Amino acid sequence: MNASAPRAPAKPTGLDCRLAVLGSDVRLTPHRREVFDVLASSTDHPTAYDILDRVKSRSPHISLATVYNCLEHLTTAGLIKQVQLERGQSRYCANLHEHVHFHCETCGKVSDAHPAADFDPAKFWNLPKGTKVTRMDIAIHGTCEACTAKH
Amino acid sequence: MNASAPRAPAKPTGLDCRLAVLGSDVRLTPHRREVFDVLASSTDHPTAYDILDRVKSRSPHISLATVYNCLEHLTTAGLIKQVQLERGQSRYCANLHEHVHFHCETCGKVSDAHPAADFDPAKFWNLPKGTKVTRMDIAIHGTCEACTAKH
DNA sequence: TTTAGAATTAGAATGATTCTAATTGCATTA
DNA sequence: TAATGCAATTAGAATCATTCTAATTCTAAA
Repeated sequence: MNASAPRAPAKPTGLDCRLAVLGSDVRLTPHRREVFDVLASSTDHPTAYDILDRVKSRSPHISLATVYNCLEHLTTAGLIKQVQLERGQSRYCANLHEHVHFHCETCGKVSDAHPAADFDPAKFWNLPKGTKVTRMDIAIHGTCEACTAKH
Repeated sequence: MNASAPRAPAKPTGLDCRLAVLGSDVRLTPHRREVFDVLASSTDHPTAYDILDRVKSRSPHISLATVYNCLEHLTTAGLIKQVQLERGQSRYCANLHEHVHFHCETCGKVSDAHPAADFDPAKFWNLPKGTKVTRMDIAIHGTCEACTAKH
């Protein structure tokens, strides 16, 4: 064991600002902020590669490993959500409002849909007594408005 | 181009029986039947490796490639469903009744939960007019009864 | 300033799945 | 019954997304 007590986490100063959200926090380093900003200004649920491409326009030397690292930290902190709609690449989303994902099987686009105000999902399924629910992932697959019209 | 017309698909004879379900069909070869039977008698949503293990007790020489191949054919035919609860291995399920998956984040077990009789999922989300829904994937994550009790 | 820990990086390693090419099996046609 | 041709099966290679590793750089507190 090391005799010295663990140092307290660094406090926000200059660029090293933090955001406390949902009881967790992250050091918002420049790269993490860029990744977050890219995601916050996207509505298309980009993959890690998509995010790499977009962040590169501001930070040409950022690596894929860093993008994955940033995404993990932001996800752990609850600032963004990882979305697994199908096997293969994960997608990411900065919309923290309760919502479901609509996936168009024709054009591949993913969009958010928001529930009606009175929707209480848990009560519709007969879960055994004592079950605790922490989150729900709802994905709706089909054909979007545009693709339906084109047909 | 080959001058001969394509041969009509083989008809059911002996082992080469088919099942027509949801407008599609599969040749139910011995391996496909074994994979299907394993799945139909499992409630734990096994992965491809799990299925390989179980089928091996009857067909010791079956390969992982064949298991994947069978799973793909059975999925395409609508006899089973692929379930993607998190990144990594896909799981498979032969329960074709409308249901949602409950995933215990403590013990990792996956179980089915069935909706209340009057549940009409589509009407709860404000999807753009013209959107066509073909299927919904609903995953509920949390702590199962047993793990909650142990705590 | 020094220093310890965290962030970043490139590239290797991993894990799950898909692809490829060769072989085998089965059912129709000769 | 034998020949034929497609589908099924196989082992192993290839691929893809992600995670890991080890080295380097950065940041902020001492």
